[in-house]
Amino acid sequence: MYAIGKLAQYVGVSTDTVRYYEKEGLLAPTGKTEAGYRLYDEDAVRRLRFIRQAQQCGFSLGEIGELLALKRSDEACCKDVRSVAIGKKLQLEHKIRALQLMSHALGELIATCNDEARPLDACPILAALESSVAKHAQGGRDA
Amino acid sequence: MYAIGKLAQYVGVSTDTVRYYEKEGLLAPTGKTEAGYRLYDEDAVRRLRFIRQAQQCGFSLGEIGELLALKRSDEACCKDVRSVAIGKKLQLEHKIRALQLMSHALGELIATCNDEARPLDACPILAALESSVAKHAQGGRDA
DNA sequence: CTAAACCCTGGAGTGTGGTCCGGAGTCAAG
DNA sequence: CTTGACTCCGGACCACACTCCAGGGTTTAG
Repeated sequence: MYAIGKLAQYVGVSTDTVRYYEKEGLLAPTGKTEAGYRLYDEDAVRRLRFIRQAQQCGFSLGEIGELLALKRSDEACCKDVRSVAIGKKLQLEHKIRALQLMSHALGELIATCNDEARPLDACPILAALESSVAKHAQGGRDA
Repeated sequence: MYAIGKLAQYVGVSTDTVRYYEKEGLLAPTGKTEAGYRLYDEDAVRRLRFIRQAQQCGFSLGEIGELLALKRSDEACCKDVRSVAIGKKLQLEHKIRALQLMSHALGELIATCNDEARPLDACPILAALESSVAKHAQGGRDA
């Protein structure tokens, strides 16, 4: 059984973060000492690692909570986890496309601006941003 | 000269948003009536449109402020605008790569999970998230 | 003259994922 | 016994881009 500091150090997060996850219902301590110190076992270590890994895969803490709930549920099966993962992948791909559109729009703007010494009044980038270029990027504001 | 409501309606934002941009130093009204009503001209319309377009290209309001400052500056030239745009494009590409890594990691997880009827204890996705798959996604947490 | 529609200000609240802080209790070593 | 490291709790604060609200004043149409 580790105290919170050891757990945090072990996984590479701060103790504040661990307590924050607890507050969010993601990671309850295994037990407590008489003095009220949180105690964690190996299971908690794995759980905390799970949370961090899932974050790396783009899941929000809320989504991770759902995943964790699925894990605890008896009715859920692998298929459910799989479909959450697939949904998340689609979301990521959507976001990627939106960013690619932005990047592309910016690329076009940059390409039109070939004369670097041109004064600002004639800057095609600024001009384009004032009217309505970047039509591609419509609706590209997050998911 | 339009009142704030007309300006907002014209560009498709809320009056609150216009006032917010003003507070952030992005868009000052052209004048005010005696009663203190904000008044805007065509220039303000273009400026507001600029702000929205730049947002569509992935610029934050802070960055848009810099762009606008550049626009007002006498020393700046087109080259400066261009280099801001290029910097932003690089940022976007960086973010895109990070998301692609997440998506790819998730894709691998999904691929390993081919038996949909498998019980949860044996779910390879959950198992992977507990240990250390998704190595690709290291450092992929935003820019 | 009145009611609707518009405008003003200042401040609080939203969501996300934490970080930082103060004041106090606890624990181990010397 | 003291010191230092650790822990507790509750609450404030960060960025970001708004959004909503209360409680007023103004303008305009009927």
